[in-house]
Amino acid sequence: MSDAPQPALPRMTRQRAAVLVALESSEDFLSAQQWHESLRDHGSAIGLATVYRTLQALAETGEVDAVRDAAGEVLYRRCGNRTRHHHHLRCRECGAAVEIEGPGVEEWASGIGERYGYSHVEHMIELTGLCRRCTTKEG
Amino acid sequence: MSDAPQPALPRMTRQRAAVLVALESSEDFLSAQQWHESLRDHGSAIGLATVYRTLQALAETGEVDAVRDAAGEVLYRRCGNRTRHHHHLRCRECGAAVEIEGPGVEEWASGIGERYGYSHVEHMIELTGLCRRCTTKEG
DNA sequence: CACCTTTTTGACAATGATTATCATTTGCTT
DNA sequence: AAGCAAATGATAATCATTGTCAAAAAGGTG
Repeated sequence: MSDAPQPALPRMTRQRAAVLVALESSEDFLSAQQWHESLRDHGSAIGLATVYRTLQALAETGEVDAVRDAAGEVLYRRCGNRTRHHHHLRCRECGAAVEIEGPGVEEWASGIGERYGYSHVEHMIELTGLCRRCTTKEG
Repeated sequence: MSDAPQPALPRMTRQRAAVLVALESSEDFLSAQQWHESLRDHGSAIGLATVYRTLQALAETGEVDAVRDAAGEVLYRRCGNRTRHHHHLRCRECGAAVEIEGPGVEEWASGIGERYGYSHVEHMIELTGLCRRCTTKEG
């Protein structure tokens, strides 16, 4: 019931701040390893484990969205819409993504649950494709 | 465009036959390792790698459906509907699942693609919950 | 500021599902 | 029956992710 902003990370550290900044700098879905590489490339000294932990913590508070790509790796990006449940249309090539809301889809999903006698139904919907830029490049 | 039944596995072996039989014996989504264990328990001598390869091959021909659970592991079960694209409502507890078709959902998904200029759009929709039996047991 | 307690960090080891190797075995075809 | 390509399986390798734990840093407090 609480929709007050999540307590965020208990302590703010140089590393966490760096991750937050990095997240603001890109609209793309990247893996923990890619974020780590990006941070290092930009001069931030930060351990891989810390990147993993920070992204996971942020995912739990809803500050970042986490999805899984076809290979099973988890990808993260800052969440632009913390107030409502939403999904993504993500580019398989470059990770660029847009957030989408599916009013009807939510209802459809929950309706299915009842129809088959399932409780505590959750749904996972992800759309992938090639963004305009990548469509042009690759054909 | 070909919707003739897929060529199946090139060569039928004792191991592949065993996997096929096992798949027919259960409605649940199980991991490759679980299928392997089940096969061993029922007296089939079969290597783990073979189970992995066979399930993957069957998934490519569409004979089995493959989904990923919350932990990222791949689960398989025989496909009951090879003719149409469909999704699943799966029990997080026991793996029991029902196939569902979402006429409107398919259209919704492809429509979103166009709206944002994405090409080659694919969608992945999975519903999970607790089946009637597990709801009763666990509360 | 100096101190104290708790959290965080990071280098490294460990985990675990999946995949690759490759010598041996087996299905099929002639 | 012979030959060959495909399949098998024991095992090693991969690789994203998680666990470990001593050292470092954050945020009160007086």
